[in-house]
Amino acid sequence: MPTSTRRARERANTRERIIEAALHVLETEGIAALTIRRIATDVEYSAPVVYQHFANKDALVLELVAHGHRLMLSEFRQAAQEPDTDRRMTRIASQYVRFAGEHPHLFQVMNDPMVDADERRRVAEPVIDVLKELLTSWSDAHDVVLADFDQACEILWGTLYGIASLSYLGSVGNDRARYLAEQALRTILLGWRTETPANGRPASS
Amino acid sequence: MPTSTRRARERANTRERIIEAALHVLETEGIAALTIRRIATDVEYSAPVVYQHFANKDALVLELVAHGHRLMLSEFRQAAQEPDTDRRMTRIASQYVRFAGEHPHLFQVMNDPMVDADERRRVAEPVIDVLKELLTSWSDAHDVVLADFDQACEILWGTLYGIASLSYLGSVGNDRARYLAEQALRTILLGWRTETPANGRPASS
DNA sequence: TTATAATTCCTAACGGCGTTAACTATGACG
DNA sequence: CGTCATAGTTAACGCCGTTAGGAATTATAA
Repeated sequence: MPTSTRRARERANTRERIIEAALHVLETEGIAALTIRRIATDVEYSAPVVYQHFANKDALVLELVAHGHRLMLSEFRQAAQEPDTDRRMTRIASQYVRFAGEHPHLFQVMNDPMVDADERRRVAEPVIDVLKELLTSWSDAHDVVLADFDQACEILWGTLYGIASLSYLGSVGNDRARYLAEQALRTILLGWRTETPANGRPASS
Repeated sequence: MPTSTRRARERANTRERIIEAALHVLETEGIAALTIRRIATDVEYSAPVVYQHFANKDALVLELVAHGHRLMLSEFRQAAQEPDTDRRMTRIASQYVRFAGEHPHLFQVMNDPMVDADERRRVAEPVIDVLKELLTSWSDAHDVVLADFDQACEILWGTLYGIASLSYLGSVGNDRARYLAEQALRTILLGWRTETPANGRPASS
């Protein structure tokens, strides 16, 4: 076994430790404490070492954003196991807001305008895909034909973010925001069912 | 006329010039360029002078946030002149998103988690009050009795913010976001009309 | 084994940030 | 005219992200 593989393994390991340290600082002390020097201290290195693993701070933060979306994705998948299509939607809404409440600083960087818009869209894609799947199965279950599916998804996604923001910006408590999100989702879905030209369930069913 | 009043007037004047300079830097070059030294240079003073008018940078930024909400309020009042109650609501939605698109950096600081939550809520109150008035007149016009009025307002406010954020975070263009906001509002209002126990218009009308 | 090459890691430093201290003028008031 | 407050300055402190340069360690080749 060549030593180069071990070296690469060690490199990858330190890189991972840096990410974990950064994540820990962010979640426990907030974005203001997330400095290169602080992270380096926590992994027992000097600051410049960080730059052997990340081009700059933004690149490191992007890793945290990606991690946050993976975490959110796993919680979404869990909530998506709810069999009832309607409850599944409200549970996703509740889960989204809960995530923002349980990981406020992570949620903050996940939606920080400072991180590149393209990158943010890229890492958020899998989570949005889950939302798309859920909306698809919901509309199928209710024989609702959405005029514009992507538009409907964007509305849901934006609404969830907005109501979660009410919580993490301090306008309302997280419990209330969860309830708001559920109600908002219910109302929107009801609206979509209503505006569909009242076609009674087709004969095939 | 004592000289002290002139001095006070001069003080107030430079204070105002500082705010205007800060606003100009923010709107034209973004939040990264908004530094004390830069603002001081623009008003042709040295940096410490700023601290004779504001306790710290946060206090100055708060003035910008307040200004932003005043501006938004005036645009809201304008949109609120629309006579049709339903169109009035969608116009508010569209106007909110348009504001975010036309003043992206201002919109950013207005919803910056770094500014104190209480202060932010305080300066945003008048704008939300307009939304409340509009929702009241809408529900009156349609004989809709909202189960929880404040909750309905919070949902609308959160939804508007969320969809506007889709635009300023780069997920969708501003034109599309405006359309999304209108559609979202229409759908929510339709949902509220629908879920109201279908009481035909009472005899009094 | 030893000379050479590569890699790792550190200290020191740069420029910029928010902010404060200490000092110098300038203009008002007894 | 002397005194005193006030406005304004420069210099500095301790942070920040980031880079340069060198020392020490480790791998490779003769």
